[in-house]
Amino acid sequence: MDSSTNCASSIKCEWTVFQGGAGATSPSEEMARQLAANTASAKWRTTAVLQSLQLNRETSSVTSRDTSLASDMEQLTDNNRLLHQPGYQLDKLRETVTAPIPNSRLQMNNSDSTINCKDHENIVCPMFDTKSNENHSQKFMLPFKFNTGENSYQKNSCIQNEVSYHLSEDHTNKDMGICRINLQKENDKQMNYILNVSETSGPKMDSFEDLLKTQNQLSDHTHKTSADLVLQHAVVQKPPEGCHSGKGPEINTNDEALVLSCDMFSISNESVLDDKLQNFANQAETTKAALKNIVTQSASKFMESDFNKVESELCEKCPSSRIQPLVTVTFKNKFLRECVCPQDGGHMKNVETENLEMAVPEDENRKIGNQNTEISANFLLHVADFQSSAITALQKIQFSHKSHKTINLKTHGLSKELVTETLDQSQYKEEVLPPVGQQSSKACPMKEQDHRNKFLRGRHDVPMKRKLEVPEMFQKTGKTKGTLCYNQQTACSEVPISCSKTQASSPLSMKDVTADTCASDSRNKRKTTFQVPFKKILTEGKQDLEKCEAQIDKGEDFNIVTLTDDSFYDITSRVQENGLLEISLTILYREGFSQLNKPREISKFANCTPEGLILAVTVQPGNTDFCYLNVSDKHWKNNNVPQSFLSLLLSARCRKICYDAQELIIFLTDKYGFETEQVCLKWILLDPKVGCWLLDPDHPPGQFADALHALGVQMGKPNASWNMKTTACHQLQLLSSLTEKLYHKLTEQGLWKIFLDMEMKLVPLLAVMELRGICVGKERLKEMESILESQMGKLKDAAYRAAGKHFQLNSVPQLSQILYEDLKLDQKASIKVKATVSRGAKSTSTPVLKLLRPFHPLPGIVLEYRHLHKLNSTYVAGMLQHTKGSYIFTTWEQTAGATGRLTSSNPNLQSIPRQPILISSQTNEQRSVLLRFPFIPRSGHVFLSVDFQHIEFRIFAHLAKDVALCQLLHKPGDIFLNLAQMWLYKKSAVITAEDREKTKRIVYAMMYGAGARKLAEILEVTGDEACYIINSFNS
DNA sequence: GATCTGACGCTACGG
DNA sequence: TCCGTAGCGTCA
Repeated sequence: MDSSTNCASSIKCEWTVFQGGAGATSPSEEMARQLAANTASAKWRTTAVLQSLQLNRETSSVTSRDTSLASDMEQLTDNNRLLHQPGYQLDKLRETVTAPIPNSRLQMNNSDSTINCKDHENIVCPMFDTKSNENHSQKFMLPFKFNTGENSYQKNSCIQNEVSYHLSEDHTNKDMGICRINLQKENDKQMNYILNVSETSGPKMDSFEDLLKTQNQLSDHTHKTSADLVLQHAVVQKPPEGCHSGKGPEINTNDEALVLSCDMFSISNESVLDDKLQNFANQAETTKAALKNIVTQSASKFMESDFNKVESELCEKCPSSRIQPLVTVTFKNKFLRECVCPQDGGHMKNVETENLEMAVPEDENRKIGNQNTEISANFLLHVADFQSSAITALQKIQFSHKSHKTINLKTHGLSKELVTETLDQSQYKEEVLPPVGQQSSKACPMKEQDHRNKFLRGRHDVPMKRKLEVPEMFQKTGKTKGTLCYNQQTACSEVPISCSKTQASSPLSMKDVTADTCASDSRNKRKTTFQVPFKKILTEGKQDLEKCEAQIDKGEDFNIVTLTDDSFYDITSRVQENGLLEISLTILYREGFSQLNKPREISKFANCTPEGLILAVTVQPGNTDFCYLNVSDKHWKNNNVPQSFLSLLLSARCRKICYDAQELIIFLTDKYGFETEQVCLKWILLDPKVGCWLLDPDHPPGQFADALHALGVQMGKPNASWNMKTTACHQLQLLSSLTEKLYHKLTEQGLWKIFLDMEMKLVPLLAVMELRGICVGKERLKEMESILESQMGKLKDAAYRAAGKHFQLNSVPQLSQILYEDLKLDQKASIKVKATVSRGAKSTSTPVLKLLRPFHPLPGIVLEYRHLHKLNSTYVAGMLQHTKGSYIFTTWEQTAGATGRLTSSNPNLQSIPRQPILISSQTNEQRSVLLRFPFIPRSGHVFLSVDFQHIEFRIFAHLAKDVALCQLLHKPGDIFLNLAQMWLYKKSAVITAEDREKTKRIVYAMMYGAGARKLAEILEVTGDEACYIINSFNS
């Protein structure tokens, strides 16, 4: 690439300025608004982004860039080659997927603006004529860059293009830069072209397509090879009253802060910047430093070791997968909305007026991780998600395969054998690591329980208790009976109960089941293990089962010891002497039932009051103590006794069984204030509810009886004379049998390790997360509510005017009557409106209303009203209803999703819209409402968002062994962005979120065999176009 | 007539 | 033949 050294240099500064302040108005905003207004479909609103190339004649820096330049050029030509493969009739595809370009372009041109580029010449830029498929000279006229697309417009309600603000003096008073670029072949060297930038007097545009194409190519190149500088303004506001205020380091205290995206501040030293630009750069550096400070000091608790662990596990399971770690940083009450893929430069995009966000590249991420020790609950969830998603995706495919309904095996080159085989291979390979005695005490960060806000659900109003470690308690009472026995292999530092004795006395093969369940210090790759010695079902297990059932049939009573401050020591010492084999336990409710015979009509959310616990403590096979632990504080002289006792038992290394363990853990943790670290790491219970769900996710067991039924465990006949406690004891025996059977079933299906390593570890995490809740700013919600309601009121009036009468906007039948009987819009539009599924009425769904929109204003109004109404009722007003103080406590359900996903309900926190709502006021002022804004991290914490990148797609490609797809997935960057670039002829810089979303939807729809009709509906294109897209996808 | 409930339609989210 | 979560409002 010697030739490039002739060319001037690569020092270019490309900058983009967004003006913050939703309320701010400026001439440029006015212009942008007009542009937006002029775009009928609003698909191609223009975000005023202004760029200029700043060149200099110095060549000193060129050499250092040669390598990357060469690589870039190769990449570019490679891309072009791909684009021109037969089968990708991209022009057509682009037309179908993206909207036609509206008149907004002309508006831009009419701004009669010019950038004087007299100093700009000789930029090395590999250009490729996509029309002729050759390299040759071509003339282009273009504005250097502007982002188009509805989404970019929406995301940056701050719209402006104030050239005077940041261009050098020569370039002031120009609104939009249009310049002419001549591409000439330089000598005979292929792929090197000289880009001459010269003055132009009036913009001419052959077609927008040309413009876009050139712009894409140019911006792609400049983006990669130049030092990109993006300056972004965002307003930093004080936190609203009543909201929690973080104590992180201060950033700029001005109303405005200049923010740089982390990976975009590589201003070359060699560059010659005019003073103004230099000032910006200086400010940017300052801001960068401030941000970094925040990141390293107060933000992120991302542990490198955790990341590595997750990454390695993932790689093992799914070789084609990659993790893209992203950190979203929040400061000063800002919820930073969305992660940005840092791979291809990580434009700091989606900047909201009141929200800043930053994508931290992987390297940065790890640096951060080294300095911190805590992980937030959200992060733990994400880790759990990591672990489950690969398997989940596999399971989903497996389920789909089983049900013969979603995967077209033939089409996708999958055979049953392949799927099965891959699934088998995907099982965990057991990682046997030498056990160590000490657990890490830093692995779980949730040290402080927030008792102020804890469980404001009303039924567990218990004062915080001082936490006593078990040994301390023994000392206090002087009843340290027996020697605490540590087993080197299995000892746990805080819970001095050895299972060595049990293991030694057990006749079972210890190799039957081995699993990691307690804490693991991933930093040092140390793990401890404990063993779950279930018996072989054909031998002792079966006998036990028969014995158990016989016992129940006989109605044999149990000796239930009611635990008191004194009797507590008997059981404790017995446990110490004999070790523990198994504990099963259940909550007894004041309402007269336990977790095991809870009536079906009692929902999870019913307000049952726990009265006590029934525990079955087995120290030797066939030797079980039953005890009742009263949870009423009045029952205990020393309230630390039940707490310590439970801590001892539940942290013990033995089988711990509970049906619906999440409920138990939530109750106990809330009631006794156990350390969340202890709970998360040591309270690994076996929950047959989850196990049964794992075996048959389509039919998760509701009640305990369902689980018994599902696994064919006989319930026996209930004895009318039994009281609640006796019944519970019998059922605990059943529970033990059920768990044993479950173990064998899960093992048969290769699911045991998933059950133990993944699902059971998740249980306490979810419990703790439920307890902690998430902080919300109620004032923010209320403010949003009033904005939305006011806007909905306007839309309502508009709808009445359009319809000519009052009606209920939310009523489908009423709307249907007006649309189809009064206005006869279906006839006007000459379409056959599809009927609703059950009632056969004419549909008023979004696709239909969009079809009708050109013929009458009402459908459009209804669409907008519905949108706002949905958002307000569910995410604003609905969310307000769920607030308890400043917190929202959702419910995490592990066994609800047939695909393995977690679900969140009351409220569902997994469906908070990501995109902001744009609301135009009477004064034509655009306001942006971000529904994720009200969520605020706790003091000293940040929201950390980590996610697999399109895991399902990768697994799909992996299973299908699709070479082209795998190659595409190995390319850096976001796969959907890459695909969008290919299909839409755009470069990543101009791919809007909408483009990406559409691409994603095509991909997933295609994967599951969507037909042309469905696709046409999704993409709002004609059937023929949809057919075309399908063909191009398959090719 | 008031109130409750389940079915339905629709729309957010995720993959 | 994309799937599958949750939630809201209407209607019978």
